[in-house]
Amino acid sequence: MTTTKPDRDAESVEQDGAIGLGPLEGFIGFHLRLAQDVSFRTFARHAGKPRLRPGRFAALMLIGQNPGLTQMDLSRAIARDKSTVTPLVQGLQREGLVSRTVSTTDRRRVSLRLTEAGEAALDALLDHAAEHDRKLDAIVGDRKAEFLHLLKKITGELS
Amino acid sequence: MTTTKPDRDAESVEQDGAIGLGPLEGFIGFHLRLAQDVSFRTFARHAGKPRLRPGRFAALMLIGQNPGLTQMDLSRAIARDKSTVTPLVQGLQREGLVSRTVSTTDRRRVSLRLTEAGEAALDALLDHAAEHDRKLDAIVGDRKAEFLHLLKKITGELS
DNA sequence: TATTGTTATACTCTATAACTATA
DNA sequence: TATAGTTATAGAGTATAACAATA
Repeated sequence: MTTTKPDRDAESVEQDGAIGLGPLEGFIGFHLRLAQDVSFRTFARHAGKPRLRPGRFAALMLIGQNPGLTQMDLSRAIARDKSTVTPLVQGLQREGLVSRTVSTTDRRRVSLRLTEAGEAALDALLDHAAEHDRKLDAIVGDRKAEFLHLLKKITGELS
Repeated sequence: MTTTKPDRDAESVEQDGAIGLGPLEGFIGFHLRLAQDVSFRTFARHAGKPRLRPGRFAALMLIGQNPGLTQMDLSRAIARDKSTVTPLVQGLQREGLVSRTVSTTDRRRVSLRLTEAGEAALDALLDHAAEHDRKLDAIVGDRKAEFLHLLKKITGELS
């Protein structure tokens, strides 16, 4: 049926297939990493079809919620360098999802807005994200409010 | 003093510097991502000195806790392809932290073990991680047990 | 035939530094 | 001088596919 497990190598320690974690077992940071990793992969696997990976999702959402925001605003909001934002938004523009217009009041700045196609793409992504998050909701259950509060507290205080 | 904030562009929506998140505000997955991102960066920034980034940390820990484990065991434990593991462990070996010996009972397999230097490096990293996790403990407070339980539940059920 | 590990290759994400243009 | 954005470049981290050795 499953993987025809060969005889356990005597040199190998894990007899039952369970890998020991050691002190990491009680570390919040470590389990935060594992949970995020699996959550991210689950989301990406299903949202991968519409060619929109989680990184661009946040950008699209932020632009949609804050039309006219500049690349520096976005850079700060997603905690990425401006040189990371440039190819990101240019890619979104190339795909017709975002418009980039030079600000008339400060010609150094580029104002970002969603196009109609961008709105549609965002809606589709939101549907996907909502579906994915329903799974997380089901897992977390009635402790969601507190769980969310702690995650936000970590984000807010660890900077 | 602080950033001499220029006049807000009339084209820009966020008047108070707060960027709206929209529906993402209530998404567990999104906040999981933000919290992990900031936690990871904080850890990496401080642990960056000893040239041991968080990815190698998990590998070192797993090898330390499960001496003799094979590259496939490690691959499964960290949920990465075997082709990702090869350069990872070869790098650790090159730096003298890990020994790689061909199994005598199955000559396809490579058994991984920490060297003395590897043990020392792991100890140093553990100190760093413990220090970092104390910050997280302080933020999470007495709800740590439940928080950890939910993170593990997500990791366990989302696969 | 199936599994372990290696190699070649490529793609994504990210940052630093140097640059242009604007302010 | 300082800021917004671009470009060049480089380094992680990751995966797929083809492969050799072994089972």
